[in-house]
Amino acid sequence: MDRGWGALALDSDHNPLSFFASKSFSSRFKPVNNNNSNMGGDRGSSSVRLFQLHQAGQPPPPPSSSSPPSDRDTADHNDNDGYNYNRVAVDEVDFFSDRLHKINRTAREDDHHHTTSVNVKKENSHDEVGPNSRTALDTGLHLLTANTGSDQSTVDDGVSSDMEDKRGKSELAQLQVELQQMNSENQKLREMLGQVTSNYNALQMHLVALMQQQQNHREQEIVEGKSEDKKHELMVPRQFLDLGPSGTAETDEVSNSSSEERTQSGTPPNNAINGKNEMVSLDQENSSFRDGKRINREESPESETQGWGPNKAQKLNNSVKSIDQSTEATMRKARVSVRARSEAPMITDGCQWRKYGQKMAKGNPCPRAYYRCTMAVGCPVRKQVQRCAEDRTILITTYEGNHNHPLPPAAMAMASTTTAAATMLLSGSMSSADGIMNPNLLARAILPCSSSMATISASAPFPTVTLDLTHSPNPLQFQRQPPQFQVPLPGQPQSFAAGSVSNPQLPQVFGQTLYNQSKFSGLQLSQDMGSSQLGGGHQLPSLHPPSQPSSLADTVSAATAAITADPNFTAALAAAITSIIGGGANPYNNSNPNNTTTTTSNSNKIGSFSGN
DNA sequence: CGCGTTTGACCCGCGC
DNA sequence: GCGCGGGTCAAACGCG
Repeated sequence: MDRGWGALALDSDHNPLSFFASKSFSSRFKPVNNNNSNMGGDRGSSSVRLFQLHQAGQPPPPPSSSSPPSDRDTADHNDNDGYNYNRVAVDEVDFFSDRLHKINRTAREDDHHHTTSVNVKKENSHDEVGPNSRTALDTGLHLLTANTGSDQSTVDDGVSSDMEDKRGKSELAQLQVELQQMNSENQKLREMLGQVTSNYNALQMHLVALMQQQQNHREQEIVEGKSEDKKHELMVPRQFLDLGPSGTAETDEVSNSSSEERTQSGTPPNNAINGKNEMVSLDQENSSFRDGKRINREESPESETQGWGPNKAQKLNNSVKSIDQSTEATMRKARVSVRARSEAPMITDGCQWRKYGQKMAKGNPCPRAYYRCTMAVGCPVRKQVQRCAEDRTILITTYEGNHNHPLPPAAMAMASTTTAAATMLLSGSMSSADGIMNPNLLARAILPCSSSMATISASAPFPTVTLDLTHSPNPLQFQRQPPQFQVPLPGQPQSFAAGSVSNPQLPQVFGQTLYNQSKFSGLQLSQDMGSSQLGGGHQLPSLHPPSQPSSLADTVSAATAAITADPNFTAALAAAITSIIGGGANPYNNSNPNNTTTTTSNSNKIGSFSGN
């Protein structure tokens, strides 16, 4: 199994969405609930919420004679944006729970006063008047203000308070009923969300499988059919890249098939006989795509010892040789560069790394460190870590390669991010007839939601996606541009290069993944500052107070919280759900082997959903 | 003693 | 062909 897609697929299990749908979904909103003191006596706001919940297609609450309808009417006009139903639902339940609590307390106090000394403490009369209205039920504070300065209560609190008490209790009962309804509705919503999530996961897996099949098919075509030169020209670069993943960058679909083949053939990837061979293998994998010369040099050992089928490797290498110089220059290893502010020498990404070199790079007084993934023997993934010359608080981590081993959940985020980014880049490049993309167009088209933090450079020595996490000092408070989560418009991909296959989907999928996981990696980064992990434990003391002690669940929860904290996310989620449920077309339309990136707008929707 | 880091040497591609 | 720069290797070193 290839790590690229595997990571993505698995990642979906840890998809923030899953957490959103499950535990963090409610936990995230607890703070909101706690804030209900702010909403305090804001009856209007609660009514608005209630209204929204019902707008979400839920049955209306039992009519409450005492609750002024004007609020709902007002709500109707004021705030029925129509998306935040899930949030509202959970919110609503929590909110009402809290209110119920207060009501119960008030009721108990009332009962107590009643049975013991109804007429004794007149100063308590204002409490007893409380249940008089729904407003009074809402908060005790409101009661105080309602009766402040009125001595009238001292006169007639006997009978009237009794009635008010009863009324209050009936209100209480009504609220309880409402709350129950809310709970059940909320439960339904959660179930629905969970179902959507699982459906999404299933779809994603299916999509991955289909892509792998296509890739395999494509490889076979290349190996078998040498007749079509023209076609070759177009496909070779693909293949070229396809090889990569096994050693090259996180090119998923491609990498997928190739590494999968290796796995299937039963030959461990490059883990050859000894360390030297292993190195050679690594070099093969990495350098195969860098230039023909290097490929030639390593060609023989590869065919001799490597798990790659000799035929395949040979033919693929032959194919590689046929690539134009220009194409070759462009089609190099994809890299994903992450810029983040960190005092730590290395960001924690969940993987284990071993430093194998350090160099002074030109133009930067800070040395560049080279790391190799050591989670599995022969894992080709490497990364370079270097501080930014202009701003040394910025740590630039460049990932390259594709893991050939299972990743710990903690590493999924970054792996998926890099995989997604590289795939996005490569697939985008591939979608162009000449294999050369306009980076700006690509960036805009692929990352409409994160163009401010992700850039793509296809003109660099290696195609590189840069995730800039430095714009927001606090990863939990990433800025978002309004249209970020919008479901891609059909016309959007037109900006791709001429003759390109407009594929809104992949970019969108990965763009979203990128976006969210960039966030996540940002969180990892801050976490890393507190918890020692890799890199020799040189991390500085945490600057982020009770920053999670490297608990994945905490990290994910934090990430989920960060993601879901944004109302736009909720809106996007609702839109995504709507689009998925509403859309009926085949989301797997990816049938053109030459255009791996071609998909339908339906898949696109799923894509945008996936990233969330 | 094992493991990870350090660091100088080496290899390679590229530009002149 | 030469020099430069990027990337990697591997012996030496340090630490637990």
